[in-house]
Amino acid sequence: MTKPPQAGSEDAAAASLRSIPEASVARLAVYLRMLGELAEQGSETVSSDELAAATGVNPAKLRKDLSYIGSYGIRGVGYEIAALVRQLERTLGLDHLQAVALVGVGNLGHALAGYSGFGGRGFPVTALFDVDPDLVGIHINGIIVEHVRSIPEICAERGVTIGMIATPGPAAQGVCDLLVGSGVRCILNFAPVVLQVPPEVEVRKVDLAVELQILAFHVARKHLAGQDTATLDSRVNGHAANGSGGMLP
Amino acid sequence: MTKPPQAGSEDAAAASLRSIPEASVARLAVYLRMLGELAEQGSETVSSDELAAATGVNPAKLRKDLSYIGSYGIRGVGYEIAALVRQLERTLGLDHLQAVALVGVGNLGHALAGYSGFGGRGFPVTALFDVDPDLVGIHINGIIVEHVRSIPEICAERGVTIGMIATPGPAAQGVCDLLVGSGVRCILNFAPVVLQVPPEVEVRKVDLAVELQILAFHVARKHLAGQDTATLDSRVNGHAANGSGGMLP
DNA sequence: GCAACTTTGTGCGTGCCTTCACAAGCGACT
DNA sequence: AGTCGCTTGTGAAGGCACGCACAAAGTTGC
Repeated sequence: MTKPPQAGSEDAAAASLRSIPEASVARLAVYLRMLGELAEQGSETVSSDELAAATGVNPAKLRKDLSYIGSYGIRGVGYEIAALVRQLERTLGLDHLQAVALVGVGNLGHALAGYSGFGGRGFPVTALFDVDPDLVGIHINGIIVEHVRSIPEICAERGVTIGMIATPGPAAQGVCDLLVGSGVRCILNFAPVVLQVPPEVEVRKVDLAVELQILAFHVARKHLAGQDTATLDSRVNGHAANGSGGMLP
Repeated sequence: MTKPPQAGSEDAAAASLRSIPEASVARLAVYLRMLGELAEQGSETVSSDELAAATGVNPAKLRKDLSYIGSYGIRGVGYEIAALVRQLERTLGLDHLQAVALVGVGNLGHALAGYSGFGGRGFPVTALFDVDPDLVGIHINGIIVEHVRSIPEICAERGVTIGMIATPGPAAQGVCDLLVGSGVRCILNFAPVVLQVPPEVEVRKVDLAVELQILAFHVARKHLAGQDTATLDSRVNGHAANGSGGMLP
């Protein structure tokens, strides 16, 4: 159905990589985590209904999402968890480690550097950078903080593929340029600015203040609505998770 | 155009509160921040083109977003920044402070508690909770960490409207139930679980591991694509920011 | 006071994503 | 071996959001 008529797809994974809707990719990551938990609990298979209920999505949507990466379900039974996990990991590029560089070891940056969920999930934080002389040289989780000016050499040396920017807003664009210049093509940006990047670079933004403001909007709406809350909600709702996840302090 | 035929809208703000697309709400918060910066630089007005360029969105989309909250632009001139900021703040519910409770003062929680961007933007962190006896009782930014079991009284007492959950995954649902039981109707969830809540409660999820996995997918895609990167990118791109923002460590 | 320019506000076409609903397929039970 | 029940995979429809392009409206200059 989504099979492109061109190119004699040499590989299921390769075929899947083209044209998976971005929204689906975000959910695939959520499915993957839930599948991991199910596997730990000893389950061998899951039905789309079970997995959908556990992850809070529509069962049909889940099946369509999984269909983008190929047919790994057994009709009448469900999905074999182990096989599905393996395929999801391949699709999401988790079959080889992705070295992550983190720039900005301040308040949030420190928390990110110490977050065990990254390394455990295939994202070893491999390099730390800052400009503050008091921070450069210290060790966090066994990694030494380097000066931002060393980004090019160190990123190249350690094969960094993903950059995280947790600097103050004004510094972010400069840092971003350095990362891009070092060959980093994917960036997770926590700074409250819109980064300018060449088209081949993918930027995702996590903006905590904006998240709170969105919630504040809903507070205001619920307040205004008064007792009519339920009616209004059922009209405006329809999504809650935006896809991002896993902070175990 | 978007004027609902029912209800004799008593108020512009009230009218705007119904049926603003969620995607627009997220962008309104971004516009608001950028307008704040422009105001600091001494600007009095902005055109939609300028503001759109600064925030990385399509000018038409920006105008449509702003049209949801009313007509505050002057044709031939642009938008008067001060008036627009005021109206945006009203719409987003920032005209009165929103007391925020933060549960889980571990790695990330600590960083969030110390993040100055919240209080400065109308979101004073008013209460901190944890279960760890080593943490209960300590002060962070002048706020004492209370035990999770005190959530009901303290939230009621301090008028908490927004809850942030930064606990380990397994603890999140229990904490969520406590918050909801205390009257909190909006929750920002950093724990890697899907929270079950009654329909009148709004949950937004920030999942850092998922963000990285989405980026990893793009790394894999770019790798697979080889030199064809540019072509592929222009086909698959179309959004980069997901709307969230403001971490100044 | 008029004309030309600038910028907003929005109707409309387009494409993506979601959701429903159902046929095809697989296992279990008899 | 056949039938029944369950679950996947997907065609098709609906809804939402995006972006274009243009008319309305206001300003500036003469």
